[in-house]
Amino acid sequence: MNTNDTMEVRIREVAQELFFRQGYAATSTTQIAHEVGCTQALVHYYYRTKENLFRQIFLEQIEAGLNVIGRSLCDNESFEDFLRHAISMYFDALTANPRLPDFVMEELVTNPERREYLREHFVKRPTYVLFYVQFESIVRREQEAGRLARVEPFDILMTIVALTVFPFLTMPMFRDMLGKTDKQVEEFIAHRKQEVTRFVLQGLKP
Amino acid sequence: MNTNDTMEVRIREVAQELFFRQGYAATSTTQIAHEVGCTQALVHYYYRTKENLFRQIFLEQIEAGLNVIGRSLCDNESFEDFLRHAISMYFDALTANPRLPDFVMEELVTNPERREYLREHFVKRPTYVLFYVQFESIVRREQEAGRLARVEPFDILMTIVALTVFPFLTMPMFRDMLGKTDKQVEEFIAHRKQEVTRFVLQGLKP
DNA sequence: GTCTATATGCTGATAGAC
DNA sequence: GTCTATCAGCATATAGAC
Repeated sequence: MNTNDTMEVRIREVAQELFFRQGYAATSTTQIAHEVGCTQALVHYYYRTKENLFRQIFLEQIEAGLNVIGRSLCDNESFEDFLRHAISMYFDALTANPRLPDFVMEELVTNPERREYLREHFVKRPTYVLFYVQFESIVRREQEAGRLARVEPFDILMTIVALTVFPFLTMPMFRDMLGKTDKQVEEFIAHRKQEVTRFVLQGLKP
Repeated sequence: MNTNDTMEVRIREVAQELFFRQGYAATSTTQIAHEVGCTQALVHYYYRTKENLFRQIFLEQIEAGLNVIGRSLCDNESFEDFLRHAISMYFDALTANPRLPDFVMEELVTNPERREYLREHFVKRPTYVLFYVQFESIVRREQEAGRLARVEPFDILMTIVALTVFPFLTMPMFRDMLGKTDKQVEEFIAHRKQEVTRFVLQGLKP
């Protein structure tokens, strides 16, 4: 939230923070304007509607998230190294943007139209279809070679994503309800990264 | 949503369904009344405030969810059987109430006061403190005996919960964005139950 | 580009008739 | 117990001055 930014940018930054924290429905353009230090009319001047402002932020975040997954697939190493590398990348990306999972999940779950929109604009993209096809063929190859348990590729993916995303999803509860400091949360995440890696590798042994 | 129920009950049932689907902020007492087929005044007659109506539903659901976890701990079997049994129970409980994880998480994440409230009224209860102490001692005992990998008890818990809850959290996306039918989702959940069990057991081998 | 002013509608909540 | 009527407040969005 750099004060040197243009109003247009500052509004988007503040809006993102509020949408992340409170969700779409609980955030008003009035509140956004107030935190920016401008009038509510200005928010609508730049983004016309609240939904429109939201959508820009939402898509940008989804894009960034999917890019991380896309970039995690490199074939030029052993499968074990790939897994280590991928899990590490996911943890690092989420550490840099810890609220992303909550934000995306909440808005996707409560709003069917957003799912439909995403289906059209992302899921069908060749990039992501290709990603899965490649991943699948690598898994099959490893299984043929007897280096990997006979598990469905989709299961592997879901297991990794679940274990990676979950600590970030539950971070606020972990902090407030179990009374942890920010530093303790940070340490726990680092610890989890190691443990998830160990667990996945062990769980995928033939 | 039995039509023979009293209005008081029907309002709570409809409210629950709407809170589950849309979240607290996006649901209005007017909408609840409309779906019940009564006036909005009646909703306030029985529950006084929207927050109050919500809280009753919320606490009831949390209580039910925690009870499942509490009941999953029985010491009179092998640890492997306990794990199988617990994971099976969690999957079954969530299958009967698939929206619970989304609902609880979303409302806890976006509302710090609810976390504070839960901390006071649930986390501190002897039942749950005791649960964890017992679980911990069982884990340590198994580790001493060399039957279990040297993993922190909390990690085991988090891994199981993450893997169990995640398919239910992402069910709407799985269905709409990957274009799955309800039947396919159901089959996938059943499949996941097996796979998670296998994975956890394998991952916890010494 | 940023403001003030305002339209219009919906919200949660209450008062009072029946 | 259920309704109608109504309140104040805040929401999104727009028009128009500067």
